Amino acid sequence: MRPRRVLRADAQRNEDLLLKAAAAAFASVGADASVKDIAREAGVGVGTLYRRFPSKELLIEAVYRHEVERLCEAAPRLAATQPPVDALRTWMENFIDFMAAKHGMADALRVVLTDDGERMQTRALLAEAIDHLLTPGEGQSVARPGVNAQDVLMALGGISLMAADEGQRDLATRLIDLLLHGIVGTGTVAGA
Amino acid sequence: MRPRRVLRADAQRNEDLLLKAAAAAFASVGADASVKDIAREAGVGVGTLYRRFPSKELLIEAVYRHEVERLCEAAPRLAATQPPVDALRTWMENFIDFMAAKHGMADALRVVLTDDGERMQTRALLAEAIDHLLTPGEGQSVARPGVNAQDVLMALGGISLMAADEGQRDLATRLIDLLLHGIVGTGTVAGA
DNA sequence: ACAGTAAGCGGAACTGGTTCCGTTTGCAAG
DNA sequence: CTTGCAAACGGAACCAGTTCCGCTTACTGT
Repeated sequence: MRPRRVLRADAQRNEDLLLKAAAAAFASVGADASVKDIAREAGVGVGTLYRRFPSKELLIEAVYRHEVERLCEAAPRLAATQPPVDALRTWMENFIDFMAAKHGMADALRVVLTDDGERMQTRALLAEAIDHLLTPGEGQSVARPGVNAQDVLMALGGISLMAADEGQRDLATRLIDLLLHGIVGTGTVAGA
Repeated sequence: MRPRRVLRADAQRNEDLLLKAAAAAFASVGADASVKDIAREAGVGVGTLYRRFPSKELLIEAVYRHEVERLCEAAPRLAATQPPVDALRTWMENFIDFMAAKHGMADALRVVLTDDGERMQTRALLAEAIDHLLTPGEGQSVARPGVNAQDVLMALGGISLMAADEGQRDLATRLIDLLLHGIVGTGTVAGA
């Protein structure tokens, strides 16, 4: 446990303003919204924005962290409701749909998954969710030996980079199917 | 067949100069080499560069097209030399190594694979190479039914976006293995 | 040779992300 | 309340890619 960061009052207020402004901007304009506009809308200089969020991708990540968390929380529920492989497929499809809905989110994800810095919480969260789906029961695993959640997450990240855009839902579905077969290995996948 | 483009003499000369300058720049500085420097080195304005190569990614693609072609030509040879699955794995690993060697090449590939424009030749070439590896014999296929070369290419593109950087060779290997299992489906993959 | 013209050219200007640094300010210790 | 100072701020400056447009030039038909 290293010392939890304590923000100065004004800093905290500005962070909130920035997140609100960014959320609004992304919702209306999409991820093309310029960093300068967001800062202006929040009544803050760009420098302030960058002190808090070292890159645009990390700002995007912060804005959508809640929704990603919700997505992750849904994993155990799915695992309890559906047969293991179906649960996994459903979750991955939800994930891709989410990435597709938020433009530019895929690039943010790449940073989060690639970066070795502080932002590993989100990555860990996602990996944990996937792990739940891979091993629904005690010691039971849907996955072939040697397949771990981190790698599946990376593969999913790759898919969202290639296929999380408007007219590519069907491609995404096929790539997820491919990945799914790669995970389980046996013939027990059952078509979509 | 629409009229083959015929470049004016000076335009052709400039294109050659640009490709040479770009190749030199990428080789020495990496893909971070600035477009302006390349143009200056070629003795040409940026406007000229952009008339020929509508984006930096497409310039990168053009510079490395030869090498990609060579990579694709190697596919039938591999298919003849090794057992089908090994050939496929080897080729994919060569591909990823290539992408990792040329910094910024992965992003260029994303454009090539995603774009619906003129630059489909390279994509078609790659898909064809993969197709050779997927179906080495007459009517015989390494792949499960429903798995096509285009999709495999996309998946490979995703992998290179996530794992074609310096210290990720092992991740790349694991992701390729995952993909490979997804392609063949049965247990006949045999570890790396 | 000459003129007309589409193709091509150059580089200033624009855009958007990121960095830098002189100034301001919240806060804690005296 | 004052003072000290690290934390935080703002926005000008910077740097890359990309666009725009007035000027130039290689080709074609006469």
